[in-house]
Amino acid sequence: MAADFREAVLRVVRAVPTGKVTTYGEVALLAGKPNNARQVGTVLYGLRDADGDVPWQRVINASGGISTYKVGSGELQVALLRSEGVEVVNDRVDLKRYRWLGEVPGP
DNA sequence: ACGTTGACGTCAG
DNA sequence: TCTGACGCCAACG
Repeated sequence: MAADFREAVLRVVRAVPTGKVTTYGEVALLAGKPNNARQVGTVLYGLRDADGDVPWQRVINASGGISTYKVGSGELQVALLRSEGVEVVNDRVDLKRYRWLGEVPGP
């Protein structure tokens, strides 16, 4: 199989429902590589318009914080999350409440 | 080939 | 709660 990690990541992120969020670590886990949370970020960093159906804004770090401030799209991410009903207080999301416990989407 | 970088995570202080 | 150190591993120059 192509087993392309990138494809696996995109597939998982696309499965995150509106109004919910998940973490890089969770995505990495569901994508089959538990210790590649960092690479999840690398993949999402390279998203283009062609991948416009990927809700990357629903992916945050394990602390519920916005990691995208480092690449300049933090404000955008916060705006997108709020627009779909996710509360963002002090650049932080309450994981207890919005965390999505994902299931691996079948083929 | 190789050292550096980094949309991360966990642990110690 | 916050900071710094360390581990991880693919991408980059």
